Amino acid sequence: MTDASGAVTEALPEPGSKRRQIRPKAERRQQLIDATIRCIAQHGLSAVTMQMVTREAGLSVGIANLHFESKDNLLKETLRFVAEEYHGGQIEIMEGDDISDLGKRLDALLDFQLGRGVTQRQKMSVWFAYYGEAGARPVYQKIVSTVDKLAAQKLETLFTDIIREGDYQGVDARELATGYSALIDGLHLGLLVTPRELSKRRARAVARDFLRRAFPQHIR
Amino acid sequence: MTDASGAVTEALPEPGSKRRQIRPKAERRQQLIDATIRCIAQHGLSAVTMQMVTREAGLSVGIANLHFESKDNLLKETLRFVAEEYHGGQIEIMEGDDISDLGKRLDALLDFQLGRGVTQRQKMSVWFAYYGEAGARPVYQKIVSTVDKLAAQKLETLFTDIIREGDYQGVDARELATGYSALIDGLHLGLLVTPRELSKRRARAVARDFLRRAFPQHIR
DNA sequence: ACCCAGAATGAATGAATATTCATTCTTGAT
DNA sequence: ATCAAGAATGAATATTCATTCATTCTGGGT
Repeated sequence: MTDASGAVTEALPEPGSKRRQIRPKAERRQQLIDATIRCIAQHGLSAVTMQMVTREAGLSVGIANLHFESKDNLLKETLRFVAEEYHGGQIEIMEGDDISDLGKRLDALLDFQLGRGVTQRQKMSVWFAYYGEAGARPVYQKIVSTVDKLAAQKLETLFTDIIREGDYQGVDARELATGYSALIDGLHLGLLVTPRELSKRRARAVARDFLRRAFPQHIR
Repeated sequence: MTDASGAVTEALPEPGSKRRQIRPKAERRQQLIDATIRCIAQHGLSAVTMQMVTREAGLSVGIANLHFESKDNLLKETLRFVAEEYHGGQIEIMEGDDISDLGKRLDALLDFQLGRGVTQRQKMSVWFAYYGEAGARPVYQKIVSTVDKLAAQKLETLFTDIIREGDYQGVDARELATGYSALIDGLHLGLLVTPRELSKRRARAVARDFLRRAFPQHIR
């Protein structure tokens, strides 16, 4: 860790050398969130402990309660981070004007949703771990639904534009957007739970098929 | 509980009357599984305790370890029950020959998947609670993927029949089946996490739309 | 060179929880 | 009536875990 930036470790005699490092709060917070994501992915949300997370982060147990007030809060902030990363990425693609061709923009969106970054097992695990608890925890519901709503609106706008441009008949942007979002969620689920039956490649083909059937002039 | 079948309680003096009831093993198991489902739905998988479950079932703590060997096992069996109930219902519709009209059969399937029984919050919560842990627990993955695989095959067969009957061109049954399953899963997720944005009514419309676009002659 | 704000540590604490098992109770058979 | 098989109980146990806090350490400012 500190080796790359150099000039920190004096001799590092043992791998378990305990040179205490002081870093700004924001950095530690992110470090802990990252460790939490890895722990959830590897052990499942219900098995995550503070000891586990702090060990994974290479820090002491006390620090988690220093930077987050409680375990509950750490988990909440971790969800917020993952949710915002995912939806933020989508929204950036949808409202950025760097891609003027609408078909290309759709493709970029699909790339993001089923591409490397998002479909890492780690991120998907976290995503669904929280969905699983959402039914019982209004806080989680709120975090997810807040970002979700915004992304849904942007998607609907994009679809509306595409429908106008292609002059597609008998298609409702709102309904289609709901369907597409659900499809992507379902494919993520499939990738997580039955990776044997559903490859990433096939997931993309399925999603593309959905879009092609709706917007034949724009997709391939 | 026992009041309906009558002749069990002698006088039931207090609501907390402790008449010890002896019942066959299978019945107690189901009773505990049902209680577990309610607890998961209400408190989330990670908050479920044995005390909670046995209290919900109106039984003592020791009994859970008598009929299931451990908490782990109880949870596993609960998942198996929910998974089999869901997939069993689907398969019954798909392979039963009581509906000869294929369009009608599709409708019946959709009714089951997004109708009263399955989309009870309780069942959905349980469903996704386990999905959330599946990434970290091979046992759960196996249970789900086993029943999943069978249902997927039946669906593909049904789609193949429909494609042949309607002489639809350029449609791949396998890909479409994957997409439809994912769509249904995604809609369930939406119903659970953002019930405000997605009504059951709209979920059904979206799913129906997907089918209509694929099989216009069979659906409406 | 010195200081100190606040970052970091980890042993200690207390609460929660799964599991055990000695004991009690119920029921159907004899 | 009596009995045995086994179903049910719940207090006790041992473990695990979140949280606390007295203490130690670090590095930038003076």
